[in-house]
Amino acid sequence: MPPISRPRGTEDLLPDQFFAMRRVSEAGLGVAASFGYQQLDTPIFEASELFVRGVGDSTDVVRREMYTFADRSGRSLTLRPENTAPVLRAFGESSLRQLSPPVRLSYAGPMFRYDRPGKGRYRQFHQFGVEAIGDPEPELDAEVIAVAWDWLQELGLGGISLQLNSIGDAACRPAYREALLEHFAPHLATLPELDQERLRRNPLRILDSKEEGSEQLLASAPRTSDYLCQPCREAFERVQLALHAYAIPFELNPRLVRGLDYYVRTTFEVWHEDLMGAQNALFGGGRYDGLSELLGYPPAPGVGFAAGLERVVMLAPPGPPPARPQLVVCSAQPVAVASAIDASQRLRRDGLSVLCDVGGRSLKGKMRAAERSGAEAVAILGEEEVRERRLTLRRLRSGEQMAVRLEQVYVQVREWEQDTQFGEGPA
RNA sequence: GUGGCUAUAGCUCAGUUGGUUAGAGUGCCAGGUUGUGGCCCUGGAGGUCGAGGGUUCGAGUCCCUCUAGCCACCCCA
Repeated sequence: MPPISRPRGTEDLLPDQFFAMRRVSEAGLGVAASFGYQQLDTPIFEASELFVRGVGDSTDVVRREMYTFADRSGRSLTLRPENTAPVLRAFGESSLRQLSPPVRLSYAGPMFRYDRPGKGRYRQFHQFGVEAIGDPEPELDAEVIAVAWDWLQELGLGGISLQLNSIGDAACRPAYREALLEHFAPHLATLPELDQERLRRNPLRILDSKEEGSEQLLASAPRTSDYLCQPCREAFERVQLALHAYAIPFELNPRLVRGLDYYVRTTFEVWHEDLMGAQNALFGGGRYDGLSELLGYPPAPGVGFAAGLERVVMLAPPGPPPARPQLVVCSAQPVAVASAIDASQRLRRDGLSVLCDVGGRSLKGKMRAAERSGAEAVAILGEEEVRERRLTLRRLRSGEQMAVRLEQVYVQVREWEQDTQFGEGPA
């Protein structure tokens, strides 16, 4: 019988990876908190309709990437492919709506998309994101970007560029859409199959086409910036002014469009140079002023972003290693097992992290393991120590060793630890 | 969803035109000190060669199918 392995496109986060992932997401949530964003959590699955209406049924996400299933009562449910629609739904049906806008929210958790897996691309992946809801002010767009930017700075992630665009709103986008169609209409037959399909389904998407046959026409195509209505134009100006105030560099990218239907006005992505070939974004976001109504709730303009944690972890400089036990307690003979366990428990209550090794293997083997555990010290308990009510305490990095009573262990280990942290090295 | 590349020990990889019991480094366990790690020496465990089928006297090696990963496309985080 073949062994059961994990589903395609999923990942087991082994301790080191788990630690790295948690560090990155907690850094994000911490930065968000420093901007006044509060964390919330929404269900992993939602009514399928939430995404069909919120994300848009012409998008790839909804058309072919959703994990949709019927539960036992026949309701159609979907594993969330993104979290903006769920957060807005939660906002709409809760008391959050009563708070003074904007309501600043953050989240981190798993998302699901049935896509072909690859590097930095999973069927279950994790996003960290924020949403600022209830306020149309463009300065908020810049604030959201600043949260993301500061987070990446804190992680020390270089080689990134912020791509910024405005795709207009309900007032001006239809005209732009028409202009685009008109521009391509005479040459429709000569366009690559894929681009014809784009024009039919979602004309704006042709802007990020990489098909060779469309290069020329794209270069001369009308630009979003030339079709923005006055309010959109002014809003976009203010976003840029605010970004300058935050001292965040950006590139205007009139061909930046996004794959989810709910975006209006400001859209942005952050690209990393190592991902450019694949056009893979580290994170993306924008403004979604009409989304709340689409879901059946009162108007609630908003702006937010979502970042792929796996990608950030992959590209960020490695962080510190996971915490190690401070002390390893070893039994040297079977008669000392009970004493070793008892000593370990007492020391844990004192506040030390203690790895207790009372296994049957040799003391030599335990010492080797202790060394590799990264612990500061080892306490050995054998027949002799039990008789004399003492422990043999050995500092691993120096080899110094002493016989101490249990009450002295905590202070001694802490002292060595301080010395390791601050007293060593070229001061 | 389309095309291409890959799959050998826990990890990184050798394996010569198909030819005996499939190797190295590292990691793991043990011995070299009746109770002491790191360096060194020695030994050991660990692989149905991704899975299934086929060709052949004989397949890790050739062919097919499947699965998974990677790359490009698509798309997004």
